[in-house]
Amino acid sequence: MSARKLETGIRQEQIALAALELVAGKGLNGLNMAELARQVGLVPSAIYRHYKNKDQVIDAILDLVKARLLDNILAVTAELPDLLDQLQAIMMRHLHLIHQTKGIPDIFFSEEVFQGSAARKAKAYDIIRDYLTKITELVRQGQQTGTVRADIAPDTVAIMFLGMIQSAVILWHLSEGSFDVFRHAENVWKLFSNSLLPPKIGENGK
Amino acid sequence: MSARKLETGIRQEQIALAALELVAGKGLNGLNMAELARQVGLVPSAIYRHYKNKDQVIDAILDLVKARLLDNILAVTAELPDLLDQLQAIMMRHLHLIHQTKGIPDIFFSEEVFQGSAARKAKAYDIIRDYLTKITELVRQGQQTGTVRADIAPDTVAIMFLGMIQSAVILWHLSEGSFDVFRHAENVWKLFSNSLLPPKIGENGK
DNA sequence: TGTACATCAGTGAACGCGCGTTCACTGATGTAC
DNA sequence: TGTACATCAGTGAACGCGCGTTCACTGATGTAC
Repeated sequence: MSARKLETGIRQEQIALAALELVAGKGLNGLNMAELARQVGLVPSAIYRHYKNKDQVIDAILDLVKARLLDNILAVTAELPDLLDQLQAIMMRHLHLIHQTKGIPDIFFSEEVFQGSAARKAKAYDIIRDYLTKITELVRQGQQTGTVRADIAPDTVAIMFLGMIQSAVILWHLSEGSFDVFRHAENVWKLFSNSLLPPKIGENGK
Repeated sequence: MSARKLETGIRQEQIALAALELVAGKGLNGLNMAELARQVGLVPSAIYRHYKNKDQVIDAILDLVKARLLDNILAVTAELPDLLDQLQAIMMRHLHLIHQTKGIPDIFFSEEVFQGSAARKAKAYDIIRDYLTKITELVRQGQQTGTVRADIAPDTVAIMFLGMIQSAVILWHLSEGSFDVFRHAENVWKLFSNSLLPPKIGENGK
């Protein structure tokens, strides 16, 4: 019983998607070529028609994750004008994305990425930098329009923003879901957004 | 050539310390029993005189990490009275600790922990919760003495605090050290500590 | 003080499993003529 | 419109390596008598 022949572009996407699913909860150690092949309805060796080796499958997953994260930002900025609304919406979308695609933190904090080759780490770092650059740019615009106080470094704000999301995700992940990430998001957003507001007139800056 | 006999308590500590060193940069995948034994001057099978299996070695590393993180907090609170000074000192010590013991993020974001068994994840979660509980308590005290604004949830502040450190560590780790974590710490501290200050008199709370 | 004995850390060879990867093959598909 | 051929996705058996773990053993050490 042979699987239907499909062109390599389609198979590559199927394989990457299946891999991202499989990684959820089990990590990359739990992703083996046999199971991955079964998931797509192929035999293990068939994977090698579409990817040179497991490393390239991992890279493909990273590309997938990158696209999803950045799409979030694009969708939000196209939709909302105000910077604070944008950041809040990005955070919520980001959390929902991870809630629904648990493989994302798993792949990011997998050993092949987090402790992988220099090239692999550089790839992950690039994704984060891309993300941060976009957030930084938004903050800068917010400063120009006066929504955000002008005396803070936009890139620092971006990293803080990412950290706020990351810590929530990590707690949620390690707690097996018992940590209420959305309730926390609400609280932490107040704290964070408040720290961005320009000082009121009459208040002493320092 | 036989290694000198040492009692199991001493060997356990030697092995855990060596394991924490070995894990640095390579992750738990890079930690194998053969290399670990060599590091301590033993033969692979000798490890099993002191630990039942690799899992128990990993648990021992986690215990080591937990102790170091919590010692930081204790040392700081014994030394400084003001809450904001305390938090800043804890952050700096935390960063220095990780700078000098790179294995800490490696073990925390290793697959055996981050995607490990429920028990393993629970253990890691407990360490973080312990840490957060202590920070939360400090913040609460700061609110009582009026150093920190009273209208924010102390546990949210604690998670934000941890997130600030985590994101810096992650960037530093993925960038292979090129991200200037200490310069970032200075900037982000201003932003964070500012958000904790009580509103000035005459300022509108909301 | 000396001897027999129990204890237990250290040894080295071997096992066995998981898993990524290779390779010669098959056969469906679309194209050239 | 029909036939020969090249292409290439899919197959299944086998390989080989890394590595955690077991086991029967040795021999140093401290204690009991």
